[in-house]
Amino acid sequence: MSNLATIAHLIGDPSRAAMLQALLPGEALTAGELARVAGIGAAAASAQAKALVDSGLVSVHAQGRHRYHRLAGEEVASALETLMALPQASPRKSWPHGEGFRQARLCWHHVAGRIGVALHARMTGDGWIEAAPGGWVATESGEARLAKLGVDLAAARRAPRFACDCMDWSERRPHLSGGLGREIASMMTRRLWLTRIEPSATDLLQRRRLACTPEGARALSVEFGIAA
Amino acid sequence: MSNLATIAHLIGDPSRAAMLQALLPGEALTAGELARVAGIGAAAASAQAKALVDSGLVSVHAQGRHRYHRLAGEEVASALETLMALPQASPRKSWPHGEGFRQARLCWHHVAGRIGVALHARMTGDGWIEAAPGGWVATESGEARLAKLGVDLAAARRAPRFACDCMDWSERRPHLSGGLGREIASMMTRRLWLTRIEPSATDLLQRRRLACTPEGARALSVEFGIAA
DNA sequence: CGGACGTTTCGCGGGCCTCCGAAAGGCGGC
DNA sequence: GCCGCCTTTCGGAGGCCCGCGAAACGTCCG
Repeated sequence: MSNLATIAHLIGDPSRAAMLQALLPGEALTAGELARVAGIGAAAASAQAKALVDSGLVSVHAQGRHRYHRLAGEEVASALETLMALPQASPRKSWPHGEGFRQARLCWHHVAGRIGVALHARMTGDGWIEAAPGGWVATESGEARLAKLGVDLAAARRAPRFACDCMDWSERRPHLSGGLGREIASMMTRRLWLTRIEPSATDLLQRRRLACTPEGARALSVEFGIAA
Repeated sequence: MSNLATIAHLIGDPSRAAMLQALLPGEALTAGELARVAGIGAAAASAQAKALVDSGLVSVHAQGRHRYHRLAGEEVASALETLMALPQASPRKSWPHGEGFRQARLCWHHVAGRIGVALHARMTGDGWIEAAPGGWVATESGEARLAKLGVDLAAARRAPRFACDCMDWSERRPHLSGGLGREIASMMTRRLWLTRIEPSATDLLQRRRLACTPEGARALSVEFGIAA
């Protein structure tokens, strides 16, 4: 079987797809948590998680009696977002997860949604970053502005990739990914521009949601010219 | 079932995956050709093609007693390439389709593979194109150079998107997509820098292959500084 | 008009694979 | 050391869905 079919078949099962979506923010979940988000028993969840790990989509880290699962890397998160952006089957049923979900959410460790793509557009259009082979590099003025905002550029550079594009599922335009994307998201949550929604037990997808605080809206407007 | 699982399940069937891969170059195939490519009977192929059409991944155009199927759009081709770039299951079995496949091939209507990503790197790095919201625009000098090479910029601008990134499956870096990508590929095949491999009946994937001619290698080196 | 071809619909058989319940293995806490 | 929690393994049942063959529909051609 071709690689394409193998991978897609793995993602195509509802239980495994739910697990993968729950892992999209980039954090690790235990086998039990995966079972709950998929709505299946622990036994079945264990088998499905093993399939995901064997395929290389998910990595696992044993710690005590827990086993923590996370997406194997940024490319996996990116590929999942891309898949979700494909033409929806049947008559366009608005946005199944609500408007807030579309405004801002985590993807791997960076900001996605309207705010994420607006950031990307501003940073490329206003000369914060510029194209380089394999992604983006910060311009001189961009570095200064980022540092002034409290973005840890040294940490961003330690990532496998400094900055590259990740297709945004809901907006169908790229948002910023890579180490820089992660550090920007980290800065924004640290400064309480964006806050995470407390995950409700029922809706696993809300786990990814980010809310924009009033200060955040002000800061995004002042610093980036973005109307949140 | 979530949208993610629905779409992935569709791609995850070996027969449908084979059909989609055969459609990747961007051209249309009849239902019978899809059946042959997938290695199944006409009846089964018809049902599978219908599923792909219903989901919106593939569009169909009836003409006489043939029904021509093609990918619904550039995003679909892009998503498929992205999926194929994911970590392979099991020990990295080199490149299943051969080195030539990795050098140059068609994706939607543009050039992918080593030559495709090298083009992207050169054009972004040497100022042929520059970042803009939602993709790339040609710089003034880039326009002049492209026009001189015989690239139809007016046709490129008529496309829904002028230029944007498409993740390259084999190279794991972006290559150029959109109207500009299509026109560049068109120019290169028209000037016989790249030629299509005659599709053999047995290996459906070879349908996508492009070969670089001696003149092509010279031209790529002179015009873009690419060692093909 | 009749036959050939491409395509689709129908009904059926069969296989893959997904889930569950029970039980066993590891690890931590008391 | 015993018990409880998290996780995995095992065996079995059920269902989804994929492919085939036969037949019907539409189109092209002689």
